[in-house]
Amino acid sequence: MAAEPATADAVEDALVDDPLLADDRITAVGLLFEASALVARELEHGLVDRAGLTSPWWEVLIRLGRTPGHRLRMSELAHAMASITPSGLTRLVDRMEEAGLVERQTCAEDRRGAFAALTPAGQAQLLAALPDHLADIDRVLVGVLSSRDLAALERCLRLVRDRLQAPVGEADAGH
Amino acid sequence: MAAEPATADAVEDALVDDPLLADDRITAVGLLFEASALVARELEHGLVDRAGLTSPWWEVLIRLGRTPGHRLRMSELAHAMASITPSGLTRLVDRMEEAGLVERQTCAEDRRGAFAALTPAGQAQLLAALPDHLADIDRVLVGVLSSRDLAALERCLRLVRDRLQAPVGEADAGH
DNA sequence: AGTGAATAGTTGTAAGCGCAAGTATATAGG
DNA sequence: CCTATATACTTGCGCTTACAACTATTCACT
Repeated sequence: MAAEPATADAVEDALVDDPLLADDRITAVGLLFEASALVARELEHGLVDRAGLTSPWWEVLIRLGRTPGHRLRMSELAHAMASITPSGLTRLVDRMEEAGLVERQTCAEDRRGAFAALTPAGQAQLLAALPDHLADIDRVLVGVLSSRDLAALERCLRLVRDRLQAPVGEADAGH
Repeated sequence: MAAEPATADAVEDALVDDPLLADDRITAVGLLFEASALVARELEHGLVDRAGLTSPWWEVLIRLGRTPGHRLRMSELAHAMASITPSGLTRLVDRMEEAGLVERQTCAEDRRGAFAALTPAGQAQLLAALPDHLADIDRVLVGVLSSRDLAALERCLRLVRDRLQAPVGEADAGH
């Protein structure tokens, strides 16, 4: 590849005229990412300031809190959290365990596995931070839309998620 | 706060019954984050595998490519990119400059400032990666929805974004 | 039972990011 | 003109993350 920057004027014009750069699809993903990032930033600031909890910590607390028994296999938790890998989850649970919010429990049926379980302290943190967090969600997302719009948004997002989240054991042309 | 983990059974029941944990608002943000993260992961893998470009690199290329003149002030770029801070942008542009995809240009009107500008190599990378990327967007987002649903989704996301993105110089109760 | 492949989870290593503090320039007020 | 404050960007530092390689256990097949 030629590495020398030459006069760029000719190329610039070609670029501006390229119809692909104006494609609506770019706008569509851009909107999804921007809205998500802005909401995430807003909510995280609230959680950090009021409860000292970052987004990943909060997501672990919420997912365990909403699960009967308040515990999940590490692999289930890792799969459910789209924004982290198994490796990242190991250290995340390390830190949360050190902070006393969750604990690891051995799995009797599969001795390779481990559960992450909410501790009483973790449950207390979760319940303490929840009301203000819900109010924030209202302020930045739910309250911005009519209930009809919100329902439509959720339906669309669910379609997208389900397309990408559950490609396990599904139809796969060949075999 | 008592730090000793006791038998957690009593607390667990209280938690399960807490109506706040079942609140629909949690589901709503959860869907937004999951859909966004899954789409982001999918698109990033495509970009990395085919073009060696990570998401932040791609976003810089796209934003510069879609700007007349193919350059933006560092501060404008940082503000537009919801998922990075000015500090992060400095190093991101450092690396992209080292890779030859962008270059810094001094700003005549404000000598504190700097432009980030696309190089010919950056423009070439952008155009080379674009067709496959658009196809990926189709596969994971646009093609999943009817055109009516897509329009509704975009409208909702725009409402959310505009609420959070432009709180500059707007109404602010007191003064 | 016994061997090979798959799965659950963890760890070494390196890269990327944000916060807070620093430097340089611009702007406002006396 | 001169000082004080604000803005644009960068840098020191520590934390978090992903990728790839590793260990332990289970499953499939003979």
